[in-house]
Amino acid sequence: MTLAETDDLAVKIIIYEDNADYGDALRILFSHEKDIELLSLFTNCSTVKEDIEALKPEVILMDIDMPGMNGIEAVRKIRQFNKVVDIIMVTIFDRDEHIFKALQAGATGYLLKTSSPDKIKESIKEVHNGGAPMSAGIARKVMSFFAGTGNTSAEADNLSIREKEVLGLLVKGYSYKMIAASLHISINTVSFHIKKIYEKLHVNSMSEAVAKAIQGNLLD
Amino acid sequence: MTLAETDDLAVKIIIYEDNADYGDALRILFSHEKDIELLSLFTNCSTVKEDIEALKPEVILMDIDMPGMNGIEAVRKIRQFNKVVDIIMVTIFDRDEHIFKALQAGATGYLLKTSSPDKIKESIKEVHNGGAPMSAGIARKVMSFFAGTGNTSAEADNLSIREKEVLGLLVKGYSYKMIAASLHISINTVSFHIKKIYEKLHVNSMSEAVAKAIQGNLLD
DNA sequence: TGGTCAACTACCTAAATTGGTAGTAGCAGG
DNA sequence: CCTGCTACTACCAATTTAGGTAGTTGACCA
Repeated sequence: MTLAETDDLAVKIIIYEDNADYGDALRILFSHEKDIELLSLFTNCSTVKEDIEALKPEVILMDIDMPGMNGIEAVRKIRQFNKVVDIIMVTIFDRDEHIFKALQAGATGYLLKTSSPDKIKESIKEVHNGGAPMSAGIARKVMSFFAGTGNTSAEADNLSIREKEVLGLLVKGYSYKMIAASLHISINTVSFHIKKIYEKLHVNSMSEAVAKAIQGNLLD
Repeated sequence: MTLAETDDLAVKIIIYEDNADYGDALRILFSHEKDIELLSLFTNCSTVKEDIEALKPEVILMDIDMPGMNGIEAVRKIRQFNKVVDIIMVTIFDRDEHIFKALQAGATGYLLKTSSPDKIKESIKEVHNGGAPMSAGIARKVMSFFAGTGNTSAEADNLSIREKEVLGLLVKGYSYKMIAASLHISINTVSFHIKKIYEKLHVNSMSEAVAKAIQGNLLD
């Protein structure tokens, strides 16, 4: 009974990993771990949908660099039919491009293959517990992404209340006429506000102003 | 000599925390930790610049909810003159708004006050080691931010090569005339391409198209 | 091989945007 | 109390954009 009980409590995982050596290492690692049950290990992603629907894993370890469908595409595909299974990316690269694409695709965690066996086991439990395990350097990159996202230009500060209001409507695709109606002012007045906005943002067309407003987080 | 040596190796930190009880708890926590040296604990942020320049801490624990200048504003102020010191936010709230504002301001980590003493000590070492410690739920929120950032609309896929090219120039603020010159085609042709783009994106003005292109990550 | 379709090219007119000009109200400093 | 400054309102002429129409080319398929 004790065995059955631990099986019930164990986190059920599957692995996608084309490298035989690393795959074997993981297999051995989890064979000694009563809290984690490795349901299956696949060397390619051609049957992800069938695999997941048949085995119903709670956590997936996904290698990024695989022949055929790579790990990021696989995540994208999985998310089309399953939003809840936790997916931890495992890779030898910490290239920014990979990281952000994987996260955008819907990955829940991101580990480097240099991670210790303990870190991997701990990460599986952590992700299953509502966390988002990341290797230290990865986490730092993710955080750095946010720094600088905010409005630093100080250009927004110079915009008056009314101007910010108008800019907000421009970004929403309103025309002069629609803005005039929305704010109960003449279209000529709208024109003037927009002119001042262009001056302050150093642009001279609606599209430039909109691009700058969005990219520079000029609105709240 | 042993004592001096550990002092050299210890991570030097300062704390901003207005709650006396929690502050005392931290003070006691670190007094028993040889790897961490608490240089000072402040109950408000009015003198952050002076504090940091005088004490030269390696890590700062910053409470978010403080009277006067709050923790997020304090981080923003610190980053104006110091880009390297690691700052870990500590708060009782896990409100999304706080999290993202703190990260944008330049925080390096984000812990909840419910974190165990061990987690706090570990986090200080982790951040000092190039990581970005976060409470589990926080990390998950940060990750979730990215999911959905990517282009899911599939609208971009329908754009032809030429149309993406034109849209890219629109986003850069080019006028029809400039695009025509840039692509060596007639302005009428540019007009046609843009018309098709509007159709495919379901918009009917330049600003809407630009907004959608940027917000929906339609370009690479 | 003829038909269909998507992509790219181009012109034209009506409507919208840009940039110049100007008046009024409110507020801070001398 | 007046001056200067900023925000907000408004009009008009010149330019630009939006939407309608159409010809050419190349790819795919029956």
